[in-house]
Amino acid sequence: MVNKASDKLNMRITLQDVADDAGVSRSTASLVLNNNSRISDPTRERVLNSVKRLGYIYNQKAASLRTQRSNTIGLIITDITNPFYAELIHGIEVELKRNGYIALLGSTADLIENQNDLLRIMQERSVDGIILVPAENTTIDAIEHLKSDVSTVLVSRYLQGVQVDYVGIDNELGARRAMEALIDKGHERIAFIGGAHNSSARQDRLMGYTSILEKYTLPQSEQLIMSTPVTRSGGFKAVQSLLRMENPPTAALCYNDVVAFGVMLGLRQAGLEPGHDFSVVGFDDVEEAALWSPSLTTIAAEPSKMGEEAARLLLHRIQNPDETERQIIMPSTLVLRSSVNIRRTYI
Amino acid sequence: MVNKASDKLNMRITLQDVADDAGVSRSTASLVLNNNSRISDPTRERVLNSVKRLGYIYNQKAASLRTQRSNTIGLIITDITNPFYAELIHGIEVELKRNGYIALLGSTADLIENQNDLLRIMQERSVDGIILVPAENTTIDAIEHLKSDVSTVLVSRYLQGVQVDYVGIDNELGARRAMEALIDKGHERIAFIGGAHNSSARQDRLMGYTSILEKYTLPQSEQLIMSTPVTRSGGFKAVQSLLRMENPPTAALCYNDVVAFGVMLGLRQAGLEPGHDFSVVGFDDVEEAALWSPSLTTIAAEPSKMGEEAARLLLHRIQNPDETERQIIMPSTLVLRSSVNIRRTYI
DNA sequence: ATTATTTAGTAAATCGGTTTACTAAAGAAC
DNA sequence: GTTCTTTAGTAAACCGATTTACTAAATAAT
Repeated sequence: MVNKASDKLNMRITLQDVADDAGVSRSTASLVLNNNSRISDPTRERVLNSVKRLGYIYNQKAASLRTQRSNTIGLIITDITNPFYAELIHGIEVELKRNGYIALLGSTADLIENQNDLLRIMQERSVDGIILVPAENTTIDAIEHLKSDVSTVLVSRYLQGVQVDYVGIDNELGARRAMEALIDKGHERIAFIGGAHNSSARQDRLMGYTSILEKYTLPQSEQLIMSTPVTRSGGFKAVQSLLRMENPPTAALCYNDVVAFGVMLGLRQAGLEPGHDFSVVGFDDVEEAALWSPSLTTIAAEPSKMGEEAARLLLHRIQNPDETERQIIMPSTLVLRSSVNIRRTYI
Repeated sequence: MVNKASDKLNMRITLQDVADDAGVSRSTASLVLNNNSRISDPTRERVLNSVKRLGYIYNQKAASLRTQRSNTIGLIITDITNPFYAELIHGIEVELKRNGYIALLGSTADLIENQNDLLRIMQERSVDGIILVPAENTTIDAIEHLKSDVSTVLVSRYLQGVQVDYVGIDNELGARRAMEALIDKGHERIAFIGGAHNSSARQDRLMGYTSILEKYTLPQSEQLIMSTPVTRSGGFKAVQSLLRMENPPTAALCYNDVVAFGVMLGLRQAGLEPGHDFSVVGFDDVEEAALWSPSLTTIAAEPSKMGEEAARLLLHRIQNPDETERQIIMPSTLVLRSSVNIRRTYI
């Protein structure tokens, strides 16, 4: 008597078993599964019956060894507990499912070593394509090299100087809109809080921030620009240190919603009421943003739609490897809620 | 000149190429990669050099066709945008990574058809094991059948009457603790809000709810027990309908945190202040729970730890197919925060 | 010096599908 | 009635690794 483990292995019904059962050759059985018109209806019927009767499970691995396609893609993000990415993944999944694909998932924690590991692991598993939110310090070379090996789509963060498919929003425009809203309410000392140093998303948002300050000749200062981990506690600590300045800001544009949530908590901890004493704007409009109290003013990125778009783009790329790369920039609209209000003096 | 697509395929370096380059047989090259001691150090060196020089990428698929192991597992949850699952996935990923595994991800939206599709897709890709949050209406038979094909661990929801590995919390005890806390503050009419009808987690929580009502001989009513989608808007609508009762409750035990967030929003929409006019308790203690205003009283499930535990259990099961199944019940502790307060009359 | 054992490496079968080139039989064309 | 097509199906090579059984050379044992 063999053990349970090998039971499981030995039990697996192969296409040969199906063919034998149906009284045809393995080739015929394979052609049936692939809906090849060369097989007559009665034979087809017989094979399909055997498939059902024996409980045959298709072996995608064996097939893809030959066909060089796995109907599996790799999905690499930085942090799944960030709701922006959770919603992004959801959108990607929906679109993949429509097309019979499924994703291998990995998070990098924004560390390049993890990203390299994941890229290797996924390529070893012959994914047909990769959707990547590039970790901080990802090099142009790395992306060039990657996309020469496997179809690749970047999401949310871009790398200047590479021709590669990309889906994102207009970060600079979004930031400008957010800033105009704050200035409209009378704010003049406005901080920029959060984000990993070298991400394109942050740089673009920062550029929008700066350009509006210049446009209105408002005070600029290195001290008003803070780089933090992209977490609630990152925002929490940053705003508290800002409040200790001699001449603190009255409003903040945050790198994203998660950081903004942290900022609002930090304000309250410091005895200030967000939206009343201090205005806050986020970025992304994750589901939760509308639900906070005060509800968060933010730039809507529609992460779920972005995901669908990215998946669509990748599947298209897999089908058409030779087309020129496309950059899809989705609109970044301001959603004005109660975390932004008329400036008051609180000191 | 071939096109780019076939370039990508033709370019892939095989172990044979490596062997040729190193002047050894394919078998030797393979043995080197698997750290077999039969190969001498100089030869090993030569092979590894060729691997690096040619940029060889191991073909896990070809290997696993032979070895019957893929170092890949399937991970099926109901909804990734629920932070409980996002944190659970994070924990799973961490533990998998430690052991050189990676996960195929799929969400069911709690629909059995989706679950069946995903299970098939994952088995076709020969995952070594599956971590499953069973969708509503999953049958005992389905699980029995599944675990006879592939190592399986259930998380968060259990199915009565199947011997299968499981990681979860003590839902009934947690619910009892939550109820005691509410009663301690003087609440007598307490609702139970949310959750899919047939999930074991809900039934156990409900049992704890009922048993405490009985213990204190407090009013029980079908109308106080509501089943909703596990979403914010599910909780939002449910509490509003409860408030329209002639004799509405003054507190609610919610199926989980996400539903509780919806309930708090619904209260505010109805002009009531959660924690002040109406007490709310959640379940899970997702990161966000501490950050709400009012902060949410909840039963801590430590989703990330649960994930690690589940992954550990699955990997153990894969190694030891014949051991008896284990059920890991993690402690469910009450985290008392400001959403629970002394009962007031608000009508 | 001869035999036994160990060491280092290889040839070939194998995993489970796909796909190309081929064939036998039936039908159409003349 | 012969030849030409078409139809329906099959044999066998192939994808890229692993692994077993084998061999030649080197070393140890007697």
